[in-house]
Amino acid sequence: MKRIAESTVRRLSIYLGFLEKAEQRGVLTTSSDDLAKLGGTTSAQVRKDLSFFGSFGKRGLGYSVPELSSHIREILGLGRSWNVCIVGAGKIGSALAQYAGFADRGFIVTGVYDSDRARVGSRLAGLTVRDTTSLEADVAAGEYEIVVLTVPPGNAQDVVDLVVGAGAKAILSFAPTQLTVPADVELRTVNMAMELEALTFALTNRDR
Amino acid sequence: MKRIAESTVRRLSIYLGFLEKAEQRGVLTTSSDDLAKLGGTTSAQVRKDLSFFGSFGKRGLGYSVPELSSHIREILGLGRSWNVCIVGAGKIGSALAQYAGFADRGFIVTGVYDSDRARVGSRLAGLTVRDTTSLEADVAAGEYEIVVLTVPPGNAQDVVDLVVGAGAKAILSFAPTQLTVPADVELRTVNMAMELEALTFALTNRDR
DNA sequence: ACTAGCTTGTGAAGAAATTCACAAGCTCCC
DNA sequence: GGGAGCTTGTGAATTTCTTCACAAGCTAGT
Repeated sequence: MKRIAESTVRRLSIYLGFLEKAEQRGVLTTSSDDLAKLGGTTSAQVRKDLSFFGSFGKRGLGYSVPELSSHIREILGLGRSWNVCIVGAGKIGSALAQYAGFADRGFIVTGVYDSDRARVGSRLAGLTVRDTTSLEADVAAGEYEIVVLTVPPGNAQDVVDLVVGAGAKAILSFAPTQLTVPADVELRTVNMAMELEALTFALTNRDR
Repeated sequence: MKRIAESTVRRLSIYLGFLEKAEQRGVLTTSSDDLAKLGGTTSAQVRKDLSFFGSFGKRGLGYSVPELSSHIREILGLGRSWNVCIVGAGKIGSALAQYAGFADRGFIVTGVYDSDRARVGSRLAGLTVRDTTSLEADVAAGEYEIVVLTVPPGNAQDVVDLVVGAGAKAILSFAPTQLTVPADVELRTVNMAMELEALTFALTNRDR
């Protein structure tokens, strides 16, 4: 199968968001044009994105909302639930642990870790914060499919190396630092300063 | 001037991160190859990225770390400080308000808003949480250059419309919903579910 | 059963981003 | 002063992504 562009995957997530909203409202049918308008793209792009994975519509009619929704969920790997652990029980880690939006899409936080003795043992979102020293064994035991990192930038690479060594294959980092992982590990980084910088760049270079 | 690709801006942020680290360590000189290796790209890409804005290196020698660093800061609009307000003093909003990483790059949180009476008036990161009813006037008065949104998805578009109406030109949203703004307003959205979905997509479609 | 009116799916064209490859230019050393 | 050894800056080639444009296919109405 052809390599799928990252931008395609991002758009699929966006389409899915609309489909789920439409589903709740009881809408039965939609078109590539609807999805395009809502998602800020073109209908050709929508159809091309979907065409990489199959053909889900009916010509002349459009797409069945529940069908397409279910197909995209399957494509994105949301046909099952995923166990997530959060490493770093600071401000952002705590906020994420309590964030309800994850569960909606099948992401279940089943572990929270911190290396600060003061936090270990405390309760967070129905879980007891564990010591980071037990993280390696828990990852190796296959307790989690995804590791979310909310540790200070100085520790981030160490934690990455630890969990990768234990067999982790997917990491989402909120640490504002560039991390390296082997090629067979998926890493995504959310860097808030970087997002703000994209804004200031645009503001500063607005009219060129 | 030619339109600059978003990917170029993102890479400039990454280069800047390394340059600042190098600066702290007292490194005086670097090369496109160094920057490429650290940032996971190629030296040609680094040079091409920089070439859009000028020519900052010396052939045979490389780049002066402090010089290049300062040039990139200028390009990204970081040569000044920016006033930021946070709308939504929930878990994520509070975490961001207290996040030190912003100040390092010249982003100063000078206002926090919430529409929940219970939160209005409380203290957060040295600021008093204000009522969202005063947000429109404060934005119109030019108090903020950037609005950060950490409100529930249902309210996000309303707040966007409000601040855009008041003249806001740059918005960073953490609400997991697609938002629309006029063409002259910069909007970026950080959607954590979407990041996780990119991971599960990769995990699910790993070996095709 | 046929026509009118949609919307999909997809090769082909076009645009954009990345990589290649090399001349230009700087420094050091003899 | 001139050659050796680097690294930059940048057109050109290549690859990747998006848009175009239209045949294929479905439905409803007559």
